[in-house]
Amino acid sequence: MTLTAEQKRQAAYEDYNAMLEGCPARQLLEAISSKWVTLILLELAGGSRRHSELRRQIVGASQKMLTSTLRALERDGLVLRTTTPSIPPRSDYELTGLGRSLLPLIESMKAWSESNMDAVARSRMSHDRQQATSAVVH
Amino acid sequence: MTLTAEQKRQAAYEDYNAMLEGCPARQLLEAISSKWVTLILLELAGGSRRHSELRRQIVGASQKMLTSTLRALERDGLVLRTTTPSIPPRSDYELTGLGRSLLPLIESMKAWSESNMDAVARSRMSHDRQQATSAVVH
DNA sequence: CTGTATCCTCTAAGATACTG
DNA sequence: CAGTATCTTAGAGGATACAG
Repeated sequence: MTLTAEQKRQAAYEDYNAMLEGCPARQLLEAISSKWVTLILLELAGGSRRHSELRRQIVGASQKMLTSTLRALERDGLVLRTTTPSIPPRSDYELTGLGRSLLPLIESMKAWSESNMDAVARSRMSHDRQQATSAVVH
Repeated sequence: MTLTAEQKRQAAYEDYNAMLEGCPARQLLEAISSKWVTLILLELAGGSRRHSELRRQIVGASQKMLTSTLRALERDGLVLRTTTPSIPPRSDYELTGLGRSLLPLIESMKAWSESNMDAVARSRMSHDRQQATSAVVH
């Protein structure tokens, strides 16, 4: 039997997805690209924080997102959670060694961004202007 | 008039979103965390590539994703696209200086991942095992 | 205070078919 | 070969209410 190129691509797709999911760099990217992780990590860089403190500092986060993001970070071993079952209850979050080892990376991303996002923004603007100029009726 | 804490949070939310969107590190993260960008960037690190070559190398990508990702990279000034309107048509893609300046960052993410994803994977497994053990009927 | 459980919306991205 | 257009779907993330 003969497969078309498109069929071959589709046949390879699931294997490839498995490979992608196994790819460590891919996993890291997925781990840190959630909307709030870097903000939480940077906040925890300053030391242990309670749930409510994080809530106050990271203004736009809904409680749901805060909790689920923290859970994910805990699961990945980047953040340690300590609960005290008092009344009212209390939870403290802090970076693990693994979590702290990620901070330099986040810092360099921040640095690259601050140096280059102007250029990116300019590129976007001129590109969008081109598009507008050359826009055509269908 | 008095606002509840929840109302205040919601009031702050849009402003905060605007701030987040203005945050350069956030923008970078969004730019590179699309499923295929790093793969494309790494492939182009080896030099100029045609559309079909990228297609062959980056096995799982649908044509649609490849095209739209490349368009986004072009818009951001990270990739340069050169089209030759011959028959059959031809498009070549290559990194710009800006795009190349991002490669070290991608490399360090790759390096961190390769050093630490084992620890993350172990943490996940033990965490998930805990969960399973302490699972309770509602 | 910390955390779940539900519901609901919106969009990223895949499948498919088509044009120059 | 390169690219566009349309349809569909799975899941991320938000709103809200409730519980220990």
